[in-house]
Amino acid sequence: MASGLRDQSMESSRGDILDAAANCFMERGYTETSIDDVARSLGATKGRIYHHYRSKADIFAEVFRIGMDMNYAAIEPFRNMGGPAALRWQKMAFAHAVQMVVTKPYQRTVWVGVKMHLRGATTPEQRSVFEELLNYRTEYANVFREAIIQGRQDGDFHFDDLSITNQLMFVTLNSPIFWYAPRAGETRADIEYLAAQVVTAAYRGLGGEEKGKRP
Amino acid sequence: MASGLRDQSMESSRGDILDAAANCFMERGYTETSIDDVARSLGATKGRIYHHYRSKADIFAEVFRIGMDMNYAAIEPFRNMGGPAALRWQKMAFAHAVQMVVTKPYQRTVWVGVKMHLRGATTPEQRSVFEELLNYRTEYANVFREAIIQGRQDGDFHFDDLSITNQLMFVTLNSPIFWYAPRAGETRADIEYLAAQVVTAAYRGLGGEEKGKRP
DNA sequence: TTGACAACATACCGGGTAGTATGTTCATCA
DNA sequence: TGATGAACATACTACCCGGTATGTTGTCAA
Repeated sequence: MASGLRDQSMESSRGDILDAAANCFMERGYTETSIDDVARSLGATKGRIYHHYRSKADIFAEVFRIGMDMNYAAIEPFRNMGGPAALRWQKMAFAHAVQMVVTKPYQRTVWVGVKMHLRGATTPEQRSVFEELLNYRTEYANVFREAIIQGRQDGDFHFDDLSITNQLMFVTLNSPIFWYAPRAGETRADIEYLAAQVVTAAYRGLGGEEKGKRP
Repeated sequence: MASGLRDQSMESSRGDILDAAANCFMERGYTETSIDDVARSLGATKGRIYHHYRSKADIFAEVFRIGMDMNYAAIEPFRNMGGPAALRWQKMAFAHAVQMVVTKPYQRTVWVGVKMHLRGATTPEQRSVFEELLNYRTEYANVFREAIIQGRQDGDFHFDDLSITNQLMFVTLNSPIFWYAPRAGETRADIEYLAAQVVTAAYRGLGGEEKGKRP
């Protein structure tokens, strides 16, 4: 029987591997990242990684799933919030934007995953896992999509084409994963300021009303 | 001495290779694309490609450069336009957005190049070529950046942080390279409608005034 | 007609990498 | 205290892919 301490250290080791992998996937992409790269960034070797995970694709899927788990957790407090949809959207969008900054390596891995075609070498099993993850992500996106639909019905948002606007909104909210770079001595307030800028731009893009609070 | 006809067919063959390569880079990324993939999509073999180009990196650089050339050409009529900067920005942004749709494979390749770290195997020569291309792209971006600075000074745009807003603007204008998918029987008008939506969202994001033309 | 060369195709080589097989160490427990 | 297995490291293999070396075919000029 495994002791609590052993479980703890094993989970910690697995987590360290995922963190390192997420960083590598962010910096170099999937194929450009070798398992040896991940191992080296941990000060370890392949042996450690293949002791905990069966394949590179498995690690990738885990990073993807955890990234999405964190996103769901971040918007959970607001998902079923009462009041106008536009306000609910703002709360969720802000939480999402902060999340993009704070967990950037994981979110970049999610992005890489969305834009990737797992071809040839991958097993059918891995393929179905991957499809499930993409559905997981689509479901998440739909929470926002429904919020802006409702907001438009309420007369708070004004836009023409739904699907285009939806894409533009997400691209804006996700964009910190591409251009955000951590600064020395950065505070939580700095990050929240940044997230607020992103949400404001997206909100404006949706045709949201601004009550005379021009910067 | 080479005849005009031979030149013609050679240039055409080189162009076909670049088109095929751009498509592959778009669909699979740089490393995931093998030279054999490009050759296969041409119904040819490696021999043809290496007869015209010296390396995979060379082809990539060519696609990048041509993509940027087309962008410069698209905004050229408006670059030194008189009148308010905000209007100049709108003209350029629209031309840019149309360009993202019409030359998507090349633009995706540019994006891949911007987000890529050419490491290790590439020669110093290739490295300097690549740096030059990145400068080429930065210069292009600065044309837009200066337009929104001027527009803010004119009181036509209202935003807080310049560098963040600049990033958000570009992400929005570039985004069709990720989500646009050609439709059967699509007309030029369809594409221009799409581009107009994109420009409107970006314009709103900049805090641009809308003169009572809500959709 | 023939020699030369462009425009490819084919065959091959070497380096890098995912995955495996096999040690090695150390804590835990009977 | 000795056996057992988790948690790694080391050594090795098989394969893919960029690049090269070499063959083949058609065209054109003299």
